[in-house]
Amino acid sequence: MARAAAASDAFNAIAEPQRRQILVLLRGGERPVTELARNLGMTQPQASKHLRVLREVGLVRVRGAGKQRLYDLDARGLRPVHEWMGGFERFWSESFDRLDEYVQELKQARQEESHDGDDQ
Amino acid sequence: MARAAAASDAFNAIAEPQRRQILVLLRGGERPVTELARNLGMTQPQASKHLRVLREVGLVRVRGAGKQRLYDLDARGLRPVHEWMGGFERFWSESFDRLDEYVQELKQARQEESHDGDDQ
DNA sequence: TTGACACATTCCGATATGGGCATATGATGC
DNA sequence: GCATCATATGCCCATATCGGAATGTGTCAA
Repeated sequence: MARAAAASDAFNAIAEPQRRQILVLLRGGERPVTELARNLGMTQPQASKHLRVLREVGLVRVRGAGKQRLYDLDARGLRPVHEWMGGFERFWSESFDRLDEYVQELKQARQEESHDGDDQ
Repeated sequence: MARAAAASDAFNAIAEPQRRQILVLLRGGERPVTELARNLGMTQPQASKHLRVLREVGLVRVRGAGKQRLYDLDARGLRPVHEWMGGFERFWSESFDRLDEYVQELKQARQEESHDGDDQ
């Protein structure tokens, strides 16, 4: 099998760049399929397929509006991801502190180089 | 192709449940491959493969320690995910408010039912 | 050097995915 | 009913992925 099962959870759903883009677009309100497809430069069937996945994992909802079907963001579907990420919050500051340290080290190293060596 | 390219970014890397578990374990500090494999009930080659993916997207770092190789979490790799998720923050409260409303409606509906109908 | 241990890589098979294209389904208006 | 527009599905192909088993590589000890 490729990937545990189907794109059966939010994590898999947002692993696809185009699906992420769809979700971003939907932050601006509900949109019909064709508009999404056009905005993202994909074909209509592709948009439909991605939307199907997003629907199955509960990230979007649909509403019929005449001939059109308006897709709407359902951010609750992102909760699992949000929560999982939450477990790493405490590492953000640490990591960035370490990154800062690194930058400092770099600066210092540069200075020392310019003392004996010169640039490279 | 299945999925844009390889599991070439953090989103893809964390789409795999086992890889997520590895990351969670690594929150407790660096660990050798075998221990990870044992803790997660997977074979050593599998652990190695997942760790390779995690390394390639910058989610873990390795350090040789004698015969062992200690893997360490690098939470900075989660930044793209964190930032992308951030774009949806404002929907959390909204969604949950809406969920609360829904719960309220349910309660009310139940009460009204118990007036004319009875339970159900 | 040889052996033991920890880990990485490779090859295989099964399966799922995304893209492209054709086509089916659905709703609307005439 | 019929034509049309909007969307959903089905099919095929190329490719990537995961799992399993075998094997390669690296390190340490004697």
